[in-house]
Amino acid sequence: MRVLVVEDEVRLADNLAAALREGPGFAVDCAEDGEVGEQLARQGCYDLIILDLMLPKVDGLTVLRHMRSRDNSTPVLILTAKDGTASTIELLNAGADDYLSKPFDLGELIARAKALIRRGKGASHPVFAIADIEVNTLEQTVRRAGRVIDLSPTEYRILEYMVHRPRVIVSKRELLEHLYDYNWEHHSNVIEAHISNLRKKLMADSDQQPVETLRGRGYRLVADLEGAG
Amino acid sequence: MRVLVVEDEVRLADNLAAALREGPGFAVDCAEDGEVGEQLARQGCYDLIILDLMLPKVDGLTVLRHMRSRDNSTPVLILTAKDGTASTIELLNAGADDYLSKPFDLGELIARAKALIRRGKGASHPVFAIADIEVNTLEQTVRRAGRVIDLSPTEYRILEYMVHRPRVIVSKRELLEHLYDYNWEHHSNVIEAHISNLRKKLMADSDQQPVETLRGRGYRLVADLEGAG
DNA sequence: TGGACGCGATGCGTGTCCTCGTCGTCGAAG
DNA sequence: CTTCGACGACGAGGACACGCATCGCGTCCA
Repeated sequence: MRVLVVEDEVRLADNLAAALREGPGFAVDCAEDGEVGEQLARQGCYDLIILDLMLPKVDGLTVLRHMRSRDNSTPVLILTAKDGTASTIELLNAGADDYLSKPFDLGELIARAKALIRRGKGASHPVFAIADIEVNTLEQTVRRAGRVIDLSPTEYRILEYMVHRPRVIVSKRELLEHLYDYNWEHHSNVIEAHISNLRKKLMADSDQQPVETLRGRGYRLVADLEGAG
Repeated sequence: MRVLVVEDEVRLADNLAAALREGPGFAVDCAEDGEVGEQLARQGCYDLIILDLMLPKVDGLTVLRHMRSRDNSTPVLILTAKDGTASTIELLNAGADDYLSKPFDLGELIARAKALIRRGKGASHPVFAIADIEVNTLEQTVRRAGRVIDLSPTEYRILEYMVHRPRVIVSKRELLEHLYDYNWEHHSNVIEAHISNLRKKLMADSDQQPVETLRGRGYRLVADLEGAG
């Protein structure tokens, strides 16, 4: 999952970014003012935007309104100052999905971030099940036919992303965009390699391969596995 | 857990209810005035009541007093307006368990709500047990397989925090956040060091390590230890 | 004044990830 | 149907970052 943090207090932004990378394993980009934030947001490759209200150049509320007027429906979590000049109602009317006033609990933020991403993808439950595969996004565990499967962080992130988009073909490009932040320059077969490893682990004691390749288009999780193989 | 929200600002009540459902996964009922609130509260099926002071028909303080006079000991968290007409002392005397003045931090509310519920569940639940580890938060003692384990304050706090979040990956940052008031810039392996010591003590006369490392993500208490190691 | 505790630094071991190279396979065109 | 080109799979290896154990020092309290 890829997250944009728009926050001018560098210190806070860095901590936040680090926490989001470390815990849930998101790819995080940062913007220090509303202008840059808006530009980045416009790319539409984010699964969540965390937006401070008090920003240089363009304030958060304006950024949010602009986004919504351009039909950008990326979930937005607002960070408000303690003395909250903007009312809750104003925020929600502007199209905010959630808000948190500073100082906030990082764990709380992460929980909400995950919830918003889930909601944004049209899911409400933190446990996803496709065929006999079960992904628990709270525990970050994966089970196949009940057995726990141990995945590396990257493998897990790939699977988690795909599980959010059932029945949809996910291109390598899309995976790259959502798994890595914009500092990423290398172009290679990273995804293929990880998919390969992921497949191996998912096949450990099953006989059906749930990750389907669609040549030139991408990958897809197959929802309907044959009962008897 | 079932929570009653008595609040006449519908918008706020809805947000609150949504947050309580989404985050900690509570079942939430709402009442828009003191009268309905009191009726619902009387059913006694709630683990927590969140009560606004300024209410139509019957004000919050009265509702609270009525409840307590009927020996309803459900934990009550009071929401006070910023200009606070009611004093803290008055609230607590009336039997409030906690209070929060508007506008409040939703995360803060949730944290307090959880704490109240824990406390309300009361005397029976200050003891957490995961696998063969038992943490008594009242006595601040830790037992493993019945044997008391002597931990330093920091070690205890780490374990206590983790025990509150079973099966979930707790990142080092999260631990830092909760053990200290603020994060520091410089790289420090405090947590790693304490975890190391904690592990040693937990392993004193067992052979299973309950603290699991998830590289790059954090630590986790394993709930399922192998019976025979 | 001594001991316990917590913090910071260092060296080592290891898991994870990326890259490269080769082989296999799919698809389109003749 | 055959052939050719491009894409993808997958194994091996190296670089790197991460986590762990340990030690010494400062501090606080008994």
